[in-house]
Amino acid sequence: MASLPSFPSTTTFQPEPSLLQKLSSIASLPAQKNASSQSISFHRNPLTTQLNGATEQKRYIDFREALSLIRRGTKFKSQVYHPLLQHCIDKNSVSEAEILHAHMIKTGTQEQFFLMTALVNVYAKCGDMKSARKVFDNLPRRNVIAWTTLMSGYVQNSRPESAVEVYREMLESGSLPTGHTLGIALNACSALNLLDLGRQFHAFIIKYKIAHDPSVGNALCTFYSKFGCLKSAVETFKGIEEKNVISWTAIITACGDSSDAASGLRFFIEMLKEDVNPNEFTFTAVISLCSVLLALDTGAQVHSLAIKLGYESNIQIINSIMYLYLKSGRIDEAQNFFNRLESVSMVTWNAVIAGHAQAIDVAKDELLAHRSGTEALRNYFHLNRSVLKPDLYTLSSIFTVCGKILAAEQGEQIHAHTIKTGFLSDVVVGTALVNMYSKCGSVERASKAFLEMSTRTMISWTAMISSFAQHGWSTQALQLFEDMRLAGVKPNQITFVGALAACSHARMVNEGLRYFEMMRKEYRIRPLMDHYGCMVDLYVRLGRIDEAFNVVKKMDFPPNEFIWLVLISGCRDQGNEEIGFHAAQQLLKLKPKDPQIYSILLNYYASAKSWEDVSRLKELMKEEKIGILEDWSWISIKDKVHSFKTSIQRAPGNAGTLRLLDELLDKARSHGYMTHAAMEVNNEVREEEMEHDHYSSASAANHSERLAVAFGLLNIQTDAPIRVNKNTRMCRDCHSFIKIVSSMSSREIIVKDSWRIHRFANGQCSCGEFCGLV
DNA sequence: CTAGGGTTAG
Repeated sequence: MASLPSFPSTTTFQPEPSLLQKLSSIASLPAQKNASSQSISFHRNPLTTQLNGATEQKRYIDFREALSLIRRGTKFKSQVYHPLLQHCIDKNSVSEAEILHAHMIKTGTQEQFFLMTALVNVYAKCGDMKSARKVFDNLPRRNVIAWTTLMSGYVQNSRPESAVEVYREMLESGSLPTGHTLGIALNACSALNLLDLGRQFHAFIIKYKIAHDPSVGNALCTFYSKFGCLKSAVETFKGIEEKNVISWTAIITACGDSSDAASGLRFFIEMLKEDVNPNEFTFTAVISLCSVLLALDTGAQVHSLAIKLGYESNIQIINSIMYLYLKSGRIDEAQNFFNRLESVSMVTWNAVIAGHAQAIDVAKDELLAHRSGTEALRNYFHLNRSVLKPDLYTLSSIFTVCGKILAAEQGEQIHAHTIKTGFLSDVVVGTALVNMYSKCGSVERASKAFLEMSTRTMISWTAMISSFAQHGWSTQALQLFEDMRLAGVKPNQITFVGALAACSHARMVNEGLRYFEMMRKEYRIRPLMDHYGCMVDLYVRLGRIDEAFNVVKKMDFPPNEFIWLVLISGCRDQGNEEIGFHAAQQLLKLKPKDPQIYSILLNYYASAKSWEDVSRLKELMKEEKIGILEDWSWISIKDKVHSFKTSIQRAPGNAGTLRLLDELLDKARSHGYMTHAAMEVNNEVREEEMEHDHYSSASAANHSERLAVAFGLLNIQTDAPIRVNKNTRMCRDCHSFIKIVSSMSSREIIVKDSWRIHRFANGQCSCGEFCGLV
């Protein structure tokens, strides 16, 4: 989802001590032998004991042993069939089911009603609803169980409307539903997004007072949470008389779906206190809550509990724990889990790719972030060459990745290969594509992708509005905002960030105020950090620093670093030292350990010629042992990444690039380009500033992005844009310089710095003449 | 001896 400007906020979950105690006391129990339900039912089963099979592998051999008997036409006792049928479900094998089916017919077993019902189930579970229906239609009689089996098959095979139809048939034939039937019916309603029909089933459930029955209550609980009513889900859960592990898993999942992951964890604790053993479903759900909360420690404890309970090699659990580690930025640990997997499924690939996409956001610096993104791409191409193929989850993740790391070439390539798959008609994939083009600097392609979408959600509209706003197409952004409202789609807080950003970019103060009020009054959205940020930005762009500061004073929570930075930038332009120095102090208080903040503040104080502050900051840096942030830029050309660092710029291999850079600088000067230092600092203090050379604008000529841009000019074909990534914020000098370079060379230059994207063309930048550069 | 409720990825 696009947010603009990006004011990240993360909440971390702090587990209560009692929780940890409970978890660790359970985790320290002696390890149990594998407790998966499969092996238990296996040992109880007469045939499996008889055929001496204990693992998946051996059961497969069992089926082959049975095959010879089948060929001889030996008549089986009915209980012999059940493990064989189960085998077909486990292997998802229609062909083996057909062999059994033929054998049943040959030996006259099809007269056995229960077995044929089981066969309906087998075909349904293997995805062959045609055969399932055929067997059902040939049943000698029909009871509610048979009807329910058929309904369940349709729901599981994404045909909920047929399930509802079967329910009607059942009533007409005179059978009455049981709790199981109603549970499936409710699932069908969720899948069809039919709240009203669900309510009818609900009324039925109330009338017969069966919500306390776990098979009804569990389904009802899930039904409510799918329709966004966690409260009712919790009430239903509380009313279930004999809560089983499924009930607990249902309520934990419901909390996660309703973005109340912390409550989900509390239910998990309660479940442990009630001595209900979680199973593999519960563990995957709980670990996924931990990834939402970025609670790695808690997740690791839950995982160790899972291991104690015998789920060490459960693939689903490993998938979710791997995702948690990736999302927490612990790539090496995640890799270890990946290596331990025996078989890799689509879920695994998608967890790996989505996990790396998340790791980009938590990476300590831009270079690590870029590495995660590259790793996601590597996995994507690996998957593409394997027997499995990317699906809609993979695609939405990979487009997100391309946008985050400015991998426009790969993104376009993947887009082109995806067109024929039909996945682009998925609304999430389409929205991801809009975001990708937007973040890669092409608002035109983003807009094209948006128009090509067959359906749009509020998130799609928001992505496009934010995209227009980000690129300075304010009129289009606001027009689209109005179109969205006309289409009856309700904007959320992020949509308003887009609208307000458009206003601030175009310096439309009345419009900005109007949307701010509309958001509060009409949509009852409480202004958040980003909304205030836009308003501050708006006044700052107009040079009305006092009013910008008034916005800050009116906020009912402390401003973040982005707001102070915008204010400082404006104060630098307006020479407002009273507010500027105050903002600088607040910024330092807020981020006392951030090396980039120091270099920005040193730059600011130097521009204001406040040398005492400069010395004070440098002392502070020594005391706090804060180093100088390494300034990197990189550019990828044909899958190869070329990186540049300010301090090693004079490396011998760069001679040609450096020559071009010198030429450009000379030419720019003749076009009137001047460093800000040259404009602001008079000759007497100039020398003193040189002493602070590393932080000041005086050294901007060496900044890494200039070298990367020059390298791009030499090595990228003339009709393609030059895309540069940078790990810190651009300074004003480089911003002005690249603007001029874009017009001198008639090239489009896109620079993604650690704050936002700048698209330079014809001597202009998409961020506007002002963009919080200090 | 036949059905069911819960799971991971965007």
